[in-house]
Amino acid sequence: MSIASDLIRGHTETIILSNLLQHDSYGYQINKAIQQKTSGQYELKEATLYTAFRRLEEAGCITSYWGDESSGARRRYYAITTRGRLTFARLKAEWDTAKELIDALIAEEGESYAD
Amino acid sequence: MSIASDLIRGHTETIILSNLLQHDSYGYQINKAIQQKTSGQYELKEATLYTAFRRLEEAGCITSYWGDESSGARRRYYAITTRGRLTFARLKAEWDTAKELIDALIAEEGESYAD
DNA sequence: GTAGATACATTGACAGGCGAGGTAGCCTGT
DNA sequence: ACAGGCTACCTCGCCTGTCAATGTATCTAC
Repeated sequence: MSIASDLIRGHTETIILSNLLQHDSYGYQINKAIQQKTSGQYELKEATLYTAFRRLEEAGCITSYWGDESSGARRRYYAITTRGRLTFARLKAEWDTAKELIDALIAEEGESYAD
Repeated sequence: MSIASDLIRGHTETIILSNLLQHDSYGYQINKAIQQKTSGQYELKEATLYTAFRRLEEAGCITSYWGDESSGARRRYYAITTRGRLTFARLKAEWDTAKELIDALIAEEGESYAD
């Protein structure tokens, strides 16, 4: 893996919610989408993915239902709720804040020697 | 606290190393510097700070020595090692990568409907 | 003399990530 | 017929980093 999991920790739920904004989806597909979006640089581990689904459903951010596949493996689809959308907006805003804070905290000083 | 600790998780060591790049420092001062840099929006919890020092020292990224304060509380100073500087560079690069990945993963789609 | 700041340290609990393992149906090649 | 691989889901138990609580000691101010 090219990226440490502690750097992603706390973003798992945001990433999942993000993937459900446009349309319902299911675990396997969401993970494939993540791999595509990152050009294979990142993927969620299955255990991580499914425990996150549990948390999100418990929190009322998503609901789930079984797809009616006539063939192939069964799929549990997830749909984002209104609460989920609000949560996503909040998490995204927190991310923007965190990003700035961290950048400020690990910036190498001495770059502002004007004056 | 205005920012979830899971979002910072994994950055603690990077932040500490960053604070040692210019000059030696000690726990209390580093934490004050963090508060200043983030305008009070963030601070490390003491337990987190000191366990991070242990990890970093064990890993050979920093060394420590007692200051010779003639008055006031004793201070344990930390100095960054060469290995520490290399580690910092690596962590910073990882952060830049992670930042882009996460941005790509939680970006709201549908913004590119040109064509 | 006590309240608050400086400064360091440890313990035990908690939560999220994940390796390892399991279930089950479908498809392809031999 | 069946082995191997893909799709697709799920759970147990460990590991690691964070943190509340608690403790130590010194100095300053009232």
